[in-house]
Amino acid sequence: MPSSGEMATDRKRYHHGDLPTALKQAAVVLIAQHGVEGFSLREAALAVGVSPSAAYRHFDDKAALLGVIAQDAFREMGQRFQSAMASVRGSGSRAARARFMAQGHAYVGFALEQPERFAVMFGPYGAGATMPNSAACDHPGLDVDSPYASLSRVLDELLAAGAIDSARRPGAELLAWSAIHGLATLLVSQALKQTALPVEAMVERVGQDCLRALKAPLD
Amino acid sequence: MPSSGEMATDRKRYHHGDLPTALKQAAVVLIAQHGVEGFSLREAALAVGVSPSAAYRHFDDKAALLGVIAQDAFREMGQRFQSAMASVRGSGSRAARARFMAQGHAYVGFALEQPERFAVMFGPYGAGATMPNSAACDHPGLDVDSPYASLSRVLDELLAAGAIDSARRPGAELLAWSAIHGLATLLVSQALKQTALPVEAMVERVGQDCLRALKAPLD
DNA sequence: TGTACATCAGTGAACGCGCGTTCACTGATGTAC
DNA sequence: TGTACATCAGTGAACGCGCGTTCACTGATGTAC
Repeated sequence: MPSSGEMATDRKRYHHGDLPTALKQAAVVLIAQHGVEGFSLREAALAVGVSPSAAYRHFDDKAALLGVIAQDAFREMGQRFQSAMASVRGSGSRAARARFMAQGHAYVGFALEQPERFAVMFGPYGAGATMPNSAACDHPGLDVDSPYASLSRVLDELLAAGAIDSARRPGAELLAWSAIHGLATLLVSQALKQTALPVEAMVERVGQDCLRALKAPLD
Repeated sequence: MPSSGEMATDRKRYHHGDLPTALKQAAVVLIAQHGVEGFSLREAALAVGVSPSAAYRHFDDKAALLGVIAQDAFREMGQRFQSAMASVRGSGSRAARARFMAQGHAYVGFALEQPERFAVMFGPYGAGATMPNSAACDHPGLDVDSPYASLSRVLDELLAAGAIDSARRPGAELLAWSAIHGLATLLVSQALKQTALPVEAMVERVGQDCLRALKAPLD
């Protein structure tokens, strides 16, 4: 009995319910399969069970969809950072260092679990192009929920706890972000084979090295 | 007078002379214009003035061309590393540190001067996929001309000169490569705006921080 | 030095394909009275 | 509670396009004798 529209969820209806979200999810899956290069709006629409033109009710074009995916990924990264930090209780040098490391693990973890979204974040549709609050080092009105803001906060905490040198605090984000981002991208691109060392050990090593560099007083 | 084939260079001939090289060069230009995603074999062939099918005499398919471009880029990066090192004379701690920094500047310089080739190196057709001598940390028969080998050499030199701690030497490549690669990719993707600080200053900072981390004795 | 022939490196037409996007349309939904 | 109508969110056909790749072909080159 295919008549009457009683089922409000999942069932095919003329009005989809939340097409934008469905399209984004389908896009992520497809990008995981064929890469960002091979991704097409049509395929995403097909996967959702909707005609290709329906997507244009919700997104200006293909680039807009990818831009939104990048934004979502940044938002989720920010959330992961915050819960990573929240997972370490206490204060003081030891706790601050643990929180810093937790961020590093969250960053690399996200990149390896969802390489496709991570790629979009920093691809042509991501950071430079679409990010409203790009993490420029000197951006004043930076979103407080961004990963970059979380990083800044933990560095402040490290400074307050005496875990890093005060002369090194300004611009300390540069080293930390570069090092952990580099590790993440090298792992994702498989330039660094994971066989050499467990990923966690790599993050641990790089993170601790950053802390060490920031602790040493200026020459 | 379009007859007779006297001109041996540049002139259009039935046999091109060095089509593979010409195709690679055209590809790099086109990738710079439309990105790796937008690159097509046909367009490259057209740019060179040859029919699309001619490319298949020299490359198995599109992926093979991109793979060779990645290999070439790795080779050039290796050469840049070597001349960067050669440009610093003398020995001892000061010289070793300068050579290390010269590598960092060479790496970021290459990435920013030729972002398209840099992207191909670490893209889907690059490192993981096609690299014959990928820079895996534990790869024994690593090409001595690779950038990774140069990095290892300068780290050995730093150790010999007492500029880094002997306990930190094993795996020191991980920090150095991650940090400088991260800086390079963040700059290329424009996630780090260059306006904040001159690029050279960023490289200087990150490089010196790496040295500092590797110099400090284990806790 | 000249000719026969194998091989190399091109041509150009054609294949089937999926793409992004547009357009006029229509079914479903919600609001005003 | 019921009807008229505006608006929203889809449909589906069509557009023009450039793509990777194949195929039978032919012009140019070099080698053996």
